[in-house]
Amino acid sequence: MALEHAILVSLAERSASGYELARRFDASIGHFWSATHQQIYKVLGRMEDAGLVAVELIEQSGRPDKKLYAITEPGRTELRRWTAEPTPPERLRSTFAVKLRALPFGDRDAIVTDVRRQRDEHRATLRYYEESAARFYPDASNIGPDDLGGWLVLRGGIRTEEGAIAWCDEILQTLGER
Amino acid sequence: MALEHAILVSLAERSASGYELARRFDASIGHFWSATHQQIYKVLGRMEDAGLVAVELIEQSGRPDKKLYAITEPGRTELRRWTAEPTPPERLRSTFAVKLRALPFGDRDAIVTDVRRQRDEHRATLRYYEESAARFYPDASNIGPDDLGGWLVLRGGIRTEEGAIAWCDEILQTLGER
DNA sequence: GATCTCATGTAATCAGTTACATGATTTC
DNA sequence: GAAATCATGTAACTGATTACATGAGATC
Repeated sequence: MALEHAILVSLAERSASGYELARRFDASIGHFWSATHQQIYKVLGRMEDAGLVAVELIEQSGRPDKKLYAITEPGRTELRRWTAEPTPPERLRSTFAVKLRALPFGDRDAIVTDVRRQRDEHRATLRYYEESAARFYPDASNIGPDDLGGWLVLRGGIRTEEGAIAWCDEILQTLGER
Repeated sequence: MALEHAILVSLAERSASGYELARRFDASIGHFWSATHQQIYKVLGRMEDAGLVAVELIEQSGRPDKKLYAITEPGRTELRRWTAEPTPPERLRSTFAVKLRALPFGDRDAIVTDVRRQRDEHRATLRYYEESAARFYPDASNIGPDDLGGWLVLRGGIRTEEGAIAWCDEILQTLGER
């Protein structure tokens, strides 16, 4: 289960409450591993029982107490152990590809419109990634060792979006539309 | 739920038993939408109740009777309706990206080994796609209308694998390994 | 004799989504 | 006055995986 490990990575980068984690999963980390707050709370509870994370209760007035989660030594050990495991083959699920394959049985005009919309979204995501890269890693030729992971993931995101846009262009060209 | 629609597409292409569908989901269709036989049998039952598919029972000796499923008129209508819906944004889940991000907290050598293994797998998949393209679509400049969907999906698969390989190369280069 | 293919499923469990719930504080 | 932010969760449900079960015929 990679959600646990995604949480461990995020907490290793910086301790956080469940709420803050949920917001991270709406943004940076969420671009390659999404999760809702309900799920995060559930898993955090399980991880606390397992001793992978520790909680510090921070009392607040006017709102529920905040639970600040931090990775523990066993958590770091588990994270390290997990990174040494070979990554199992990812089985991707692409609704878009299913729909494309349905082309001979579907509504061609609607699909073309959808491909254009899809391309627009990929363009927006690409722009966002490029801005993130410029903001967080201004000197791309000299990335510090602690930033290497984040940088390489961002590079992967940029490549993925560029590839998706090029694919959409090819589809539109093949279907004779611009 | 796209599994239902993936099954509808597959049955629109050619009627099949649950077993045959399961094998298709191990191969061609499964490259972009995976499913096990247990899941397929379950969903097929539900789809039959909903009238999207019809069953013809074929008696056999020495093995269980075969149930040959075919798409029905309501099934075709539903498939057509679904293709006209805008595709919801796909939230990807990449264990590999999580692991990369864990680089500063993990076992660097093991991760490098894993990236190389990952690259090998993508190379093998790419080779497989290219062979499929050569076998099923020998004249790439002239694809028939019924083959357009399958061809474009295959093109997407090839692009995805090429992109993944290039990303792996970049990672290895950045980490100073070949 | 062992393993693979054909052919169907059930049961238990785990992961993930959607809906519901509360309530103060800050911003528009 | 409405909506967003902070902060926690529970409950019901759906989707997907893993394990178990059966049994004949074909191939190694």
